[in-house]
Amino acid sequence: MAASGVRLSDVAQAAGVGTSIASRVLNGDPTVSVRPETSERILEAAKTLNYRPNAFARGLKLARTMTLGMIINLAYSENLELIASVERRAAISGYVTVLADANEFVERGEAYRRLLLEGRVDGLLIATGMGSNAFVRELYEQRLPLVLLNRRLRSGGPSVTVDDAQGVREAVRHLVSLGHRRIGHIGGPGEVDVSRRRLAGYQAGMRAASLEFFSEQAELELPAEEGGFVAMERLLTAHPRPTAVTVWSVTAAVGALAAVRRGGLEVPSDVSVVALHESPVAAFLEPPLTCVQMPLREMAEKSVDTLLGVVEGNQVRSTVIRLPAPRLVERSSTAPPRASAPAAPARRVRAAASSARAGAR
Amino acid sequence: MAASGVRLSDVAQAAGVGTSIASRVLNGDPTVSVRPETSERILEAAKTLNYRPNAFARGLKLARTMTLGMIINLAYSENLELIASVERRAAISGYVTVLADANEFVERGEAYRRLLLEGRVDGLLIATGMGSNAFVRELYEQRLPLVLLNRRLRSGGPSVTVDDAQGVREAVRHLVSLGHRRIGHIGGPGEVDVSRRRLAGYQAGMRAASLEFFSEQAELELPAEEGGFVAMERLLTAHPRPTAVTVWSVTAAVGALAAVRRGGLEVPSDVSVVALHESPVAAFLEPPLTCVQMPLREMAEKSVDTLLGVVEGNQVRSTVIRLPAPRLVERSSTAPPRASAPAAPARRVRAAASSARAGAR
DNA sequence: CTGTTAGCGCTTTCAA
DNA sequence: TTGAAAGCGCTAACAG
Repeated sequence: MAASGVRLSDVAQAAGVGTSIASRVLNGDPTVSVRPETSERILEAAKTLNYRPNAFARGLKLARTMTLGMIINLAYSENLELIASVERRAAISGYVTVLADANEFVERGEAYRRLLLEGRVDGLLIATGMGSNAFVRELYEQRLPLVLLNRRLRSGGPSVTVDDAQGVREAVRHLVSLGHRRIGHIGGPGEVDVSRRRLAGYQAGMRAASLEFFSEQAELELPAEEGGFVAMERLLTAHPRPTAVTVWSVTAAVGALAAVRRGGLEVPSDVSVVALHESPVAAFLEPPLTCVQMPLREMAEKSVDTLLGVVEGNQVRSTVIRLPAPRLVERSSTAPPRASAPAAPARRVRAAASSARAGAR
Repeated sequence: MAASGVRLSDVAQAAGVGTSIASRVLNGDPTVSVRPETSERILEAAKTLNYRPNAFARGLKLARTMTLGMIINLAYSENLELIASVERRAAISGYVTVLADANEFVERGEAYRRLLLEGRVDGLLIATGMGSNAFVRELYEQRLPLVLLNRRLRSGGPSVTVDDAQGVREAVRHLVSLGHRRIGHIGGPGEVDVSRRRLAGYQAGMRAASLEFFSEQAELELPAEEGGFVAMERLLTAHPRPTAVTVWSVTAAVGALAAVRRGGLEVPSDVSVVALHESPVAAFLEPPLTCVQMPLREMAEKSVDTLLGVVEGNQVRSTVIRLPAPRLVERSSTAPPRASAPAAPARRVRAAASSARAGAR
C-alpha cells in the first residue's frame, strides 16, 4: 500500500495539461518553452497536491535509482561516523543510502547481489576490509560502479583512503620527541589492509628514528576494546618493557589503558599511550587520551563524490585524503619517560585480564 | 549505467519459453502447473545467466518496494546497534534498509517526504526522539505505514519500546540494596521521551524506598559524555552529596565517571555509579561500570516485525519489550556507601571541567 | 500447459 | 506551445 497516491497525471489534469509538459515543466527542462501562465498552473497544482514523483517509476525509466549502497561492518560503533558522513553527502546530491552489513557481503557476496544485481542502487561503496581482495577485484572486473572506502587494492578500481601510515608516524614522532625509545604498536586485525598500513607507518616512524619495532596485532573476532586489552597485556611482558605504545584506534585504546592499570602500572608515568582517530570519549578516559585526528569525514565525502563520478561514467582516480593533515591532540596519556626506566618486568595480573573478559560478556 | 542487464526476457528466451511462465516459475507461483522439464530449463537458464529481477520494475508493478526506511540520529554512535539489528531483521524478510538522519526528519519532515512520498519505502521506522509529537501524530493521521521505535506517543499509532522505567528502577533497587539512601539521577535531554520515562523510573524507585529525589538532565546539544560530565559535576555540589548516581546511558556515564575523578573523589568508595544499557566499553572503564542491560536488539527486531505487519495491512498493537528482563551486570563502580558519609562537600575543580571540555574539542 | 498483452508511473521522441 | 504514445522490466489476467 503505497503512501502517496498522487501521480503526475493528477497534477496534469488539475492543471488542465498533458502529462508531457507537466513532466518537463516540473523537471525544469530548458529545451521546452511553455507559456509562463501554463507553467505557473502546473507548479501550482503540484504544490497543492503535494506531488512527489515516484522514485521507482522514475528509476525504471531513467535507469537511475538515485540510491547508493554502502557495505560496512555494522558491529563497530566507530563506523557510524562514516555512515553519517556518507548519508549526508549523498543526500545533498539527491541520493539516498542503503546499508548492507559487511557479513552479508562476505558471505558469497549476497549484499552485492541484492543491491547491484537487483538494480536497487546506482553504485556501491565498499567500506569494509572483509571479503577477499580477489573477490573485490572480480567485482571491479565486471565493471560495476563501486569504490572502496578506507581500503585499497594494489591493482583495481578507485578507492578513497586517508594516509594511515602518516597518522601513525605522527604518533611515533610525538613519542620520540618526548624522549621515548622503546615504543610499541598495537595494530588492528592483520587481515585488514588499514591495519597493515598503520603497522607500516609505525615501522617507518621507528626506522626514521633508528629504533627497534615491537608490535602486537589485535584479533578480528574480539571486540576492539578487548583486542586492545589483550595486546597491551602481551606487550607489557616484553623485557625491557615499552615506555610508550601507539594504538590503532580509540576503542582499542580503551582496552589498552585498562590493561596498563590492571597490570599495576600507570599511564603515562610507566607507559604513554597514543591512539589513532579522535572521538568524544577520548577526553573523558582515565587518563584523557592523546589522539591523532584523521580526516575521516572528508574521506567519506570524497568517496561519495568519487562514486557519483563513476556513475556518471567519468574517469575517476583513487584518492588519498591528506587534508586536513593528521593532527595530534595532546592530552594526558603521553609524557616523557621516567628518567630511570625500571628494569623489572610489569607485574602480570592474569586474573584481572580474565575478569575483564568475563565482565565484558 | 545499471549493472546487471540480464532481463527476464533473456531468461525466457534462453529457456525457449515466454516471459509469463518464466516469471511464474521463478516466483514459485503455486497456481500454475508447468511440466517439470520446462521448469527445470527456466531455473537452469536463470542460474547460468545470474538473473536477478530488477527491484524497481518489480516494485513499480507490485506497488511494493521491499525497502524499509529508518529515521535515526546518526550522531550517536550507540545508535548503530539499533541500526544493525533493524538491517539484519529486515534482510531476513527480504527487505533492504535506507537510512535518514533525524535532522532531516525534523527539518520540515524532508526525510519522510524523500522516502515515503516518493514511494521509495514501504514503511518507516522513526527511531528518534526529535521532531514534535504533533508532527508525528500528523503523519499517523495520514495513515502512513510507520512505527515508532524507542519512542511512545500517548495517542497515535504503533510503537515499540523497552521498559526504561523498569530498567532504572532495577538500578535504584541495586543501590538501595547496597545501603545507599542519597541516590541521584543523571537524565537524558528532557525533550526526549525516553529520558522522561527513565526519570520516572528513577522517581518510582526512590518513592518505593521512601527516598528523596535529586536529578540533573543532560542537555541535548552536548555530546553525551560531556552532558554526563557536567551533570555529575552539578550533582556533586549537593549538600549532602549523593553517595550513588544512576545514569541514563553508558556514554553519559563515561563523562560522569570522569567528573567524579576530577572532583577528587573516587568511584565507588565516594560515589557509586550505575548506567542504563550495556556496551563493550563498560568493562574497560575506570572503574569497570555496573550496567543494566536492556533488550535493545529485541526491541529493534520487534519494530521491524511490527512495521511489516502494518505494511501487510494487519491490525498491530504497540509493544513494550520486557524480555529478556533488564539484567543488572555488576562490576566495580558500585559498592556499599562508606560507613561514615563525609559531611564535607566535594572539592569542586572547575578548571578540570573546562579543560576536559577544551580537550574534547 | 503456455503465450499475448495490459499496465505500474514516469520521461521523451515525435508529430501536431 | 502542447499532446499522443512508446517503452523502462516486471507480473498477472486472460486466451489459447
